[in-house]
Amino acid sequence: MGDDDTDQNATGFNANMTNLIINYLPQSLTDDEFFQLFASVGDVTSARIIRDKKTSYSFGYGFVNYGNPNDAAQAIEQLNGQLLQSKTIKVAYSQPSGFQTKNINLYVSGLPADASEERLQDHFSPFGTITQCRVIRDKNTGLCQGFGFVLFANRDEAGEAIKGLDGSLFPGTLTNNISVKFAKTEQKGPPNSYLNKASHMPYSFNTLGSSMVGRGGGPMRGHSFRGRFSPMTSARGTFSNPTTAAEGMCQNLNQSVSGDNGSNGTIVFVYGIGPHTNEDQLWDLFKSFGNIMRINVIWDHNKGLGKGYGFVTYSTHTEALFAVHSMKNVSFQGRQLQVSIKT
DNA sequence: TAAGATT
Repeated sequence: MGDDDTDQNATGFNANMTNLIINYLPQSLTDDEFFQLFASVGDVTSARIIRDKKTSYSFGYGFVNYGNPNDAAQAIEQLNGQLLQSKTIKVAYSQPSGFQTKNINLYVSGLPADASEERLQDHFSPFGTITQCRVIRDKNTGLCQGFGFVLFANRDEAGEAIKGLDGSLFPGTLTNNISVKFAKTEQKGPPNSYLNKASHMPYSFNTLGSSMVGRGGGPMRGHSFRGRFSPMTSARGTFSNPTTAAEGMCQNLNQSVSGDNGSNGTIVFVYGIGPHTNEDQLWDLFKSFGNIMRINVIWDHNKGLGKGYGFVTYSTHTEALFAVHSMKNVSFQGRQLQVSIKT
């Protein structure tokens, strides 16, 4: 049924729901046959097979616009999957003409560990129509890793959101001043977008003005390694019970342990690890002080080297303090580590 | 030699 398509497109990808793209057209299909086929469903305002300008050779796809969204929905239901000569045609909603896919996707960092898509959306919605909101979470803990994405319907709204919200305080927090900028990498098309499926799309597609089309099959930038995340309880030396040891130390240091509710963890900033230390090594360095929830070595992806620092997130403030006091000024690979609670 | 992260 067309209900799925309707729902999918009701989220902002095709606001008027009257524009269709038809793929896998037979080479010999004439413009008139194309028009008649779709006119049999409803009132067609335009129908066009995309052809080579010089040779008129069909690229195998076309557009149909209806005056009424119900007709468009009906066309999808009736004609998608239709056998036409030797081809099974695909009928789906298209992006609106002039649909912008550049500079609509925002990268938001500085989010708290308990950030949610809903809070993110609430914060950004005054600036326009939000197509998609994502909070990136650690797959083990489910906690926000401190960043997320907000996909706007158009670039003007996205630009206004940057102006209005970069540096703003994330609601519900006292100290999370978020950073808002355009995402580095393009948001891929929506799920089931024809862009993901069409096998013989032209190299450019002026009616879309879309950067998603060109080089769609190009190589993805390789991800650098990701830190392991295995619940380890290993102990080094005499610290067979890190939590107890940490609490003992905290008492000695007259530090409060009242923050240990186990909810968000405490982040330790580690400087001086040099350009070659990876997350596994950082883990090994810091594993004996408590339960590590997350490890991150900051990487210069252009140089292929570490920036010399990283972050270790412990379950509790106590463990973090224990790590700080244990590792500060420790020498590692010829450098003196500088370790502190992240500010 | 100092505070990130890019679905």
